[in-house]
Amino acid sequence: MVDAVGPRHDEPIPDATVARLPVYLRGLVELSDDGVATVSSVVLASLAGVNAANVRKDMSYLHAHGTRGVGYDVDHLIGEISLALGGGVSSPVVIIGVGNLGRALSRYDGFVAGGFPVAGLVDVDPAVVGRKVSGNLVRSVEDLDDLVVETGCTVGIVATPAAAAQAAVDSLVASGVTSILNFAPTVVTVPDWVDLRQVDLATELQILGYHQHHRAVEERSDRATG
Amino acid sequence: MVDAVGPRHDEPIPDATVARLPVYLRGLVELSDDGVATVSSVVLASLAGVNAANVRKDMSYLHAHGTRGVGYDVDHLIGEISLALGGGVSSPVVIIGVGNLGRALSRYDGFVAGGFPVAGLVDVDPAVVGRKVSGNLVRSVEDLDDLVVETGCTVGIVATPAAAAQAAVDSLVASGVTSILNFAPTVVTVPDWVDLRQVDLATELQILGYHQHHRAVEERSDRATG
DNA sequence: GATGCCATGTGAAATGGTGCACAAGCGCCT
DNA sequence: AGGCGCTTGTGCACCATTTCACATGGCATC
Repeated sequence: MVDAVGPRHDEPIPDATVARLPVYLRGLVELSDDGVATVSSVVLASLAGVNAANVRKDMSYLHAHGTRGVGYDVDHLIGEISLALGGGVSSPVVIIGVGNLGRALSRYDGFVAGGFPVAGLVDVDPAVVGRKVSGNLVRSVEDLDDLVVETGCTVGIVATPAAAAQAAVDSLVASGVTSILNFAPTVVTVPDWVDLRQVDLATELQILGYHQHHRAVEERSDRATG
Repeated sequence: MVDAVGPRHDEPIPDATVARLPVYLRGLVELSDDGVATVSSVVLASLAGVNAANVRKDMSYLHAHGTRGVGYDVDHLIGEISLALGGGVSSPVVIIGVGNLGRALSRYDGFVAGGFPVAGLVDVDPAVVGRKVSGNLVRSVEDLDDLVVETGCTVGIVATPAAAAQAAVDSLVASGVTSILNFAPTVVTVPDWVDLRQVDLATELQILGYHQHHRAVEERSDRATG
């Protein structure tokens, strides 16, 4: 009898809430560092850039209850959110593709701070295999299986060119990785037991471009009618 | 009389659609390069990883009509989507913060390919100001105004540490930039006439971590009950 | 101990997006 | 010329998410 409280896991947390949890967590850690003990939903909302009611509903999904008239206990919230986001267990990641982006990501200290230390780097190019990049030896894709097993890492980051991305993903999946973050500007497919997230830098700019263009058109139209 | 068709701009395109347009565009360009002249919504959907009905609805927002029984004209779609995404005008971008990430972004060729050439690099650190990074001279933040005016760039990319991000954003806004892509892991605020998008690398991993954790818990529970 | 203030927790409406299912339309083949 | 098969375009229902509004309840002060 490890846990007498019973099943709390079957209640699903909405994806939209999950996406906000890391943002809450950052704000809360900052508050805790500043010695703040309690926080209201209004304050936390402004820190996270969302609506206060949204914050309260999100916290209720986590069963992280506050105190009426007072607010939420900062450290308690940090604990609850950390627990939800992987149980506070640190998961090493493997980066495949050691180009500009791969190198920058391997040096990105936000990963380590977030509990995702870089377990290893992998590339297909024999010219970079064997070299050291920011303290990590670059290994061949053939060693990927070993690397994943040795380090027990379950998260892979794809930073290859678009043309190589699907092959990289397939290699990661074959090695047992179950979570993949893809930076390559292409759509890749994964088996349904693998979780995939896409980060597309050029696409983000193009979306900004749409809004900018749209604003310009609107303004011109305003000037014409006004 | 440049365009007799008249106003088509006041009909809003849903954000979800706008976010998919760059993905469609990539797939379409690839098809065009392969000499494919027409494409059905089903094929384009599989290329973009979305539902076919969704593709058709998205295209209808763009007033990019296809031919029943045949499909969509690839080159025509490319034109329409490019037009929506900023009128095909190339917008230079300025990158503020020349750390690991800023350097990698300045070399990222996907930006140029997407019509967003790097107009200049800016940093506060006197140690890097004046040096050349991937062919671009790094200039001081004080020169930001001049740089923005000279190059006519309206898009800024923030690649500073979190603590410097709000100041960087404020500088960009003061210089007249109206679209900002923020890579710093912190919430920043902008005036309402500025469009902001957030790309948070550590957060993406944490979201993956949640799903992984959740999967593990579920599995353990399955084993217990089954 | 009662009272007033304040912030939580939540029902319910509004919003935004997705996907099915089918009618309408176009081109090809006979 | 007519029919058939294929694909578009869209009404509608469903689902997820956001937001408002308010009842509920704890804490401090008198």
